[in-house]
Amino acid sequence: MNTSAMQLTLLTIAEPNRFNIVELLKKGPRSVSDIVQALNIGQPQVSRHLRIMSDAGLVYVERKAQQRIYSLEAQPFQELDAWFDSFSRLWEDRLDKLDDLLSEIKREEQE
Amino acid sequence: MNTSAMQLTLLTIAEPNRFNIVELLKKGPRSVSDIVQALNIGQPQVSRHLRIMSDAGLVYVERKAQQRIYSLEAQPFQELDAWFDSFSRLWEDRLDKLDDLLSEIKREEQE
DNA sequence: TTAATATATACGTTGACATGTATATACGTT
DNA sequence: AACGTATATACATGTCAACGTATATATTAA
Repeated sequence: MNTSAMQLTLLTIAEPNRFNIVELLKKGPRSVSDIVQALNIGQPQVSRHLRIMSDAGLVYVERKAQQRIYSLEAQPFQELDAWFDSFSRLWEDRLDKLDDLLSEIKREEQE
Repeated sequence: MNTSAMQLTLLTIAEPNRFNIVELLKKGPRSVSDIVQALNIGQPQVSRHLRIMSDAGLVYVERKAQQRIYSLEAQPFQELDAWFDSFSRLWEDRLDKLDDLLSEIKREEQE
């Protein structure tokens, strides 16, 4: 599990505007001006955020005349998805412990 | 889906030291001095990071004499887990499109 | 070539946050 | 009570990153 790549992804999408860009791009590819319109931030800021996301490997670009169409890269999100899956032990273990506790109580009642 | 809560969680665990604290606490509860030893940062810094994580609802504390034992809260990680699951469409759709493409090619070959 | 549209970059300013040092608080032991 | 250990907080400092404004680059159209 490549934690430093995940940290970069986390750091990148933790910024509120970029988080919103991710939410938007999840619905499908969008041009810069699409994003400017959808979220309420200036064009240079959007370009800058997209640059940062691109550097982090979270998006890729396609040219269409003067427009740049941005899409989400799947891999980094898959990685984080897998990482968060590994947390499931956190709550499953608790349920197991609860089960153990309940069994123990039952046993005590029967004695 | 509570995006503002998720953003807070992301922002909190994106910081490298706190990310490492999460990785450590995933293995089980730890005292402050445990964490100080495991990661290589000063005690006040660890306390401060734990304070921030606590404010964000990511950890809870139990007292044991002078020690404070920190554990991960399950819920915020469950939320992010669910959110990242929603990205699966991202790559599944692509596979679907690939399937479509392959079917089309086959059809063309048969004509 | 000139103009128009779409996007990217440069730069100065500002605010937020992480760090280190010092100190306060909490709890236990003698 | 006095001391030691464990943890939390206060404060000054430095760094980084986001923002706004201005401008550069790219692409198409006239």
